[in-house]
Amino acid sequence: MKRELKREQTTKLLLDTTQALISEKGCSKTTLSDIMERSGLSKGAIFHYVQGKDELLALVLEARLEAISARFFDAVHQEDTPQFKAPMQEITNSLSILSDPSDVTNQILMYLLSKSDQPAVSEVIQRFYEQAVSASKQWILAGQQHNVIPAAVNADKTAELFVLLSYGFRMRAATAPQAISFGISDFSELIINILQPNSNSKF
Amino acid sequence: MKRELKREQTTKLLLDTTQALISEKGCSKTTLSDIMERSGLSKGAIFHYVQGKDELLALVLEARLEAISARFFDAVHQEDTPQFKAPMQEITNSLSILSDPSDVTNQILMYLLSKSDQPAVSEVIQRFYEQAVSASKQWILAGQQHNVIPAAVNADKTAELFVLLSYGFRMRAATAPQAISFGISDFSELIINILQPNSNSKF
Amino acid sequence: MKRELKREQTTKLLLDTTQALISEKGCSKTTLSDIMERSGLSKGAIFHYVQGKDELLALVLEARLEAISARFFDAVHQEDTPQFKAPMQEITNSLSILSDPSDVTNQILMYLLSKSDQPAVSEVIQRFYEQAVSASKQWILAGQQHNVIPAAVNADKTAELFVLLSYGFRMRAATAPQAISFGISDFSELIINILQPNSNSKF
Amino acid sequence: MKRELKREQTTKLLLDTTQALISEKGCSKTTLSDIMERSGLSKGAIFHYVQGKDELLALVLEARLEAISARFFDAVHQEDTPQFKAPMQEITNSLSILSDPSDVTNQILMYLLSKSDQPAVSEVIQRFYEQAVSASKQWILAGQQHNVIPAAVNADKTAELFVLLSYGFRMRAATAPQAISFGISDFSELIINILQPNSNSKF
DNA sequence: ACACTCGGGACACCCCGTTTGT
DNA sequence: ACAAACGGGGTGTCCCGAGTGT
Repeated sequence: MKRELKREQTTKLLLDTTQALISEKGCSKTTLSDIMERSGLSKGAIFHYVQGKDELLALVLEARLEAISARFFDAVHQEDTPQFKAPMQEITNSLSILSDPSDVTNQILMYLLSKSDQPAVSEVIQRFYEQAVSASKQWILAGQQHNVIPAAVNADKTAELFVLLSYGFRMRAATAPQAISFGISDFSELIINILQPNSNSKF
Repeated sequence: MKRELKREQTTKLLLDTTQALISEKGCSKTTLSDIMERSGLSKGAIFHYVQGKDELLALVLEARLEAISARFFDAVHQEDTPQFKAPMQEITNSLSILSDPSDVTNQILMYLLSKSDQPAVSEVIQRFYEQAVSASKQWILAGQQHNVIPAAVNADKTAELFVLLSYGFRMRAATAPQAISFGISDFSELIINILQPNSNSKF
Repeated sequence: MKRELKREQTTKLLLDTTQALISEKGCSKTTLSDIMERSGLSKGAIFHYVQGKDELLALVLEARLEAISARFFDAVHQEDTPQFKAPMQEITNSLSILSDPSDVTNQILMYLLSKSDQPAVSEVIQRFYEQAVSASKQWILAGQQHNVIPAAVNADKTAELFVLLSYGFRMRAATAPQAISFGISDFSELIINILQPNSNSKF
Repeated sequence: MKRELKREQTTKLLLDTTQALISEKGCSKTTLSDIMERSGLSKGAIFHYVQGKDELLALVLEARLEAISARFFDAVHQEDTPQFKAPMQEITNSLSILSDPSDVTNQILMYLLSKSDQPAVSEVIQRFYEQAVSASKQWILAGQQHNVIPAAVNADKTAELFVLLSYGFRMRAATAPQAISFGISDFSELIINILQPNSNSKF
């Protein structure tokens, strides 16, 4: 009883501390010593829970993905009279995160990406990708069932297209280019354009 | 004369060695010691030419971008009776590189992305991005001038969309996911679909 | 009853696992984690039975010494019409173990020697040494009682000489030198030469 | 010019510091931090000169062996009217070191022995062994040339026998057993007994 | 100017042992 | 008896600057 509680608490403390530090200093600048100091845990304690820095960041990433997925799932399923606009709004909102360079998810993703030569890391990113695609697909399928999205739309390909584009946004966010012509709103428009072909395309 | 020749040679040796090592071991696994050993240069020599590992990788990246840009530019401009298909074919070919996880450009890009908090690095990636967008735009504009691409197409936005998607492909390549439904051919199709709206969309 | 049985079983499991791992990876490379993993015991369990890694290895060493001593004792005492040759043969056989670098006894002995500054460890090695000397002495005394070894031979000194030489063999085994001129057969000869002075010396 | 001087000085400082610390605290208790602190060198500096702790100790060992060998060689060769007794005296003196558990050579040897599973370490010990054998052999050969040692003595085997026994003494020293019957004087006697067969054997 | 050795310090990871729970 | 949480020290690797030589 007490065991698991303690474990959960410590894990949470660890992840939260890491998350906070990353948002302050970035991934590579955040050292284990920093985490030790702020969390009050010792090196041994940390390594008791995670295998290393990479796994720690991976855990944070997964926790965030889970949270996002949950919110997304809710947005899709919560309404009994489903429409297109409400979840779309939700998506547009969450899209803005994609362009935030200081977003922890983005930072960790970039950090892990640079270490994707290690199989363990590669696997984590892969899971992240697949889960994102899966969520997108679920959403499209739901739309098709409720006839707000045409059945002709290929759910698989479209879902993956969205995720690929979102990856592009995440990467661009890291570089913070000055002049942007294709922004979040354009992304939204593109989505709408593909999923609701009756509207006018700008492309 | 001799001095500059030597300098150029050494720089080339340095870049080539680095490139070779990266394609063998990946970016983070490639250490300065490795580069020292294989190139025969000392640490001091390396630091005389570049400011550090990051700048070294950035130089390799730029050298590669230059080569790619040149090829791309040639493909667009070399024909005096420009058509749509020939350069499109060239593009499709070069797109396949986007999905190659062992491609050095991809690896360096990922590596530098994780260090984009450093301004110098950020700048390099930014240049990379803008150059890619610029090249895409040039190509679209050329197509419009020769009436193979409708004038209604927004060159800026479309060019950036393409680059964003290519970024997505690069990222996905790093994770090597098993099941892919949106591949290179779909990318090509999407491009054609946008630039030549008379064809049928699958989306 | 059941308690002790369990305890014995677990102890045996622990020792066997350790022994197996040492013969595979060597002493210093064998970590407690390895032992935990292979034996299925937790750290707590292990520390419940032994005080630490050193004591664990010491126990393995003692178990092996006991087995060796028993065999030796048997070889000396089992025959009712004792002669010199038969036990000598047995000894020669067992001597070959001294030169086996992968022999677990050898490895543990070397490992513990490096930690002989700790009193507990020192004591174990000391017991090991004294037991070896004692066994040798027993054997010489038995030979003298049966008049196959001259009474003039100083049992104490000779026994210790043998053990010291056997230590030398053990140490040499660890280095695996290419060219050996003084081998096991020379050791045997030396023993015979000393204990049966009528034969010709090569030295 | 200045370069090499500095290098030599630093190396000497490193080796001396290490040696001093070992004689104070033993091998495993002496940490790199200790060496850093007392020598004033940083970790980077130390690792610039040696590959790791093992190599550092190996260097100390070799330096000591060299010193011993030189002294031994001198003792053998310095006299123009060579006799048996003078170098034998020298040997007897140096033998006493074999039984000193706090002798740095002994300690390092034991330490490295426990890590002889690593090839690099094994090689060092091997060199140590062979050099010792070689020195012994040189001495015997010199004795034979001057007719103070019978030509019938097998120089190779005898030399190795001496070294093996000295190894035994070194190992026994680490355990510090209370009752010793075969001591240094017995070792001397054995040597004399073998090399000068006219004297009386106690064995 | 150019080259390089020397040296510095931060970091990640591993590993043993103690303490606290069940 | 067994299991897990936790502490902290040790090693080796790495990137890079500072001083020196050519």
